[in-house]
Amino acid sequence: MNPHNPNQTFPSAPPGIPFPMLTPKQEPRDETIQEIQYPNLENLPNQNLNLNLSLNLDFVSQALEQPTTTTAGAGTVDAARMAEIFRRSFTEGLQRQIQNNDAVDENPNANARAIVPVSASESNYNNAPPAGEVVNVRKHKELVRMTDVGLPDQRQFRDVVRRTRMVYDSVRVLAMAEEEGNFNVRRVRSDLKASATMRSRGLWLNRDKRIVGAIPGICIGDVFLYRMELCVVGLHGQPQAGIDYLPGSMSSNGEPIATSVIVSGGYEDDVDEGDVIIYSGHGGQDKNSRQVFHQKLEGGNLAMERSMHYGIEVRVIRGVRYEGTSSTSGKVYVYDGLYRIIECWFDVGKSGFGVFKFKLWRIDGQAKMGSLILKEAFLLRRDPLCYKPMCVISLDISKGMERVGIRLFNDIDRCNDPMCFEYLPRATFPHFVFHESGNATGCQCEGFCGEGCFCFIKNGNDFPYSQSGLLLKGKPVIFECGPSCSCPPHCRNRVTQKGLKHRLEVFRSRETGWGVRSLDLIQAGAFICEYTGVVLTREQSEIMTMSGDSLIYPNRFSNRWTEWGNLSLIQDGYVPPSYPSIPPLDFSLDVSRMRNVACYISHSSTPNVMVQFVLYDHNNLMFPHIMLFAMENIPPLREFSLDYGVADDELTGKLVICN
DNA sequence: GACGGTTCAAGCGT
DNA sequence: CACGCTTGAACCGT
Repeated sequence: MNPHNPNQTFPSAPPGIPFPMLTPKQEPRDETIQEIQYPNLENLPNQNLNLNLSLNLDFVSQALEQPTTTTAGAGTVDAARMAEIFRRSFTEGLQRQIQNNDAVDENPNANARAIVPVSASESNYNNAPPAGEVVNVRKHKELVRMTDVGLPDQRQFRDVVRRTRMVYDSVRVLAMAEEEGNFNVRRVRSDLKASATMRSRGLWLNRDKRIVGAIPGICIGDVFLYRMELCVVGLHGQPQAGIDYLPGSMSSNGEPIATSVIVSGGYEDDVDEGDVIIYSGHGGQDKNSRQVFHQKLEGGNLAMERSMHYGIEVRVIRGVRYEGTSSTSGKVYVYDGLYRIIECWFDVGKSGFGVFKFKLWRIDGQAKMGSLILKEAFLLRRDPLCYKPMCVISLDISKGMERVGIRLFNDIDRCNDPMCFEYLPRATFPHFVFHESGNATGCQCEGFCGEGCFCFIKNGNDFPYSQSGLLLKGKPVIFECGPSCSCPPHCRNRVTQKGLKHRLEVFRSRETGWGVRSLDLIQAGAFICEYTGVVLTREQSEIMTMSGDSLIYPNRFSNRWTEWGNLSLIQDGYVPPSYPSIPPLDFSLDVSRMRNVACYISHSSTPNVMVQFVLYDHNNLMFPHIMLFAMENIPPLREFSLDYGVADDELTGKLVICN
């Protein structure tokens, strides 16, 4: 539990699993039929621009010494010509700037002029416009680098980013839910719809300034399910293109500057070794992503070269295949931190066409790469004992009581406390709860629950979950279909009662004592687990408190559900639906003897997990189940955190409960 | 089901 | 302002 870490906690994911070496396929070239089309070199400008371009011609010739040269056939490549192509591409880019009357500055310190450092207080990052106002729809041109972001600001930024992503997800999931009835119509792209809605409301982040370097509030390892989401938070501004940059026409010295790149393996000549990337420039491809032309040093390619020249770092986002993402095409985007471009050359790609290549080095001293953590989690899912098997105390502390096993992992000390408790997969309520709640009334639906369903009406004429089981809107309490309903077990209104879906792990951490994380990526809005224990009435609680046992008070959890699915920023005059008020909860959970995985979750005031009360097996509003949902996409192996609603100085007491 | 092709996208730079 | 470009995503057919 670390209340001073705004970014939740970065659990120490197991180190030492080597990053897979993704070497390019070494296919033998057929040198005799290689045909290379050259751009027309006749119109090369003859005047010597004499710009001292700091062209490193060494790597040009190095590239040319590769076995791309052939000795036979019509397409003989010679080094001089390739160098000429390179030089030509380069001068074209510069000439364009000269025509624009932009000064070409050769002082590498121009970096200092091109980029204005901005401190957190100067940024108007926090000023969300009032609902309905359309503002700042286009990107701004000023290039800045965020500096001196203090801890309170970081926490603030993190919160703004989290809320923004929550709105994005809410709108997206609701858009998807609206479309569910239409089978004949082509489905609306919910990812695009959500971003468009937010853009028209001025809810995209970081559009007043173009940020080079880290984006405040976004941590290395954060996972995004859609390209558009990257645009919404300002991490990468291009919906499709891989290089985002400030165009020369807008920069202060007339030169384009790259800000971020997405590495997703779309170019055959890319090489990704984790800390070192050989990134291909863009262009030269046909509609089927085949390389059919030479690339030119313009647009993003030129921006990359200029960024290298000035030593300006770029953000790297990796597109990674991820099995099991329900709604997406099986790809997620992970922010992997800042890289420096250290080399740039013009090479002949596998296709035989000229390709710009950029060598990127990851800057030292950053948090562990998100894509590496994804890889490790993948290996752990495949073989739970593949890393430090001696530290795996148990493969399932629930001893088969949950649908999936819960690992217990400790590579810090010899403590194995979680083994000493009886595992309780569901909260146990006093018997009177079931009797005093009147007749448990269920719905009469057959096959599936639809509009007329009684449970649907009880939830305020809403289904609480999307078709894929994501929480749509936080409510004081949610009514799931239960044992007295006639609908089948696979009914969409039965989510939490089915129990755990993700492979969780209780792990030992130096910062938080025990913590909980998942081996799976958990989507925002997904159910995680119940917070169980033995339910005690107030009278029983008072007695137990005197005997010094560990009690959890459900009414203390902060009401984060109010934020989830709240569309007040999107819909003009949006009023949160008026829910039937529920009486203040007056019970406690005794976790001193029987507990489940939930009580090892750490506290944070910027949590990634929230509480939603749910009823299904009885109708007593005073005693709902305490269900935990993901408030954001939680990457694998990142520690869960929950706002216990305690002041920081009470934390020591909270730690006692969890340890 | 895994693919590859097709279609419809959206923002941005020019 | 319209157009062209782009390492998307859903859908359809094989």
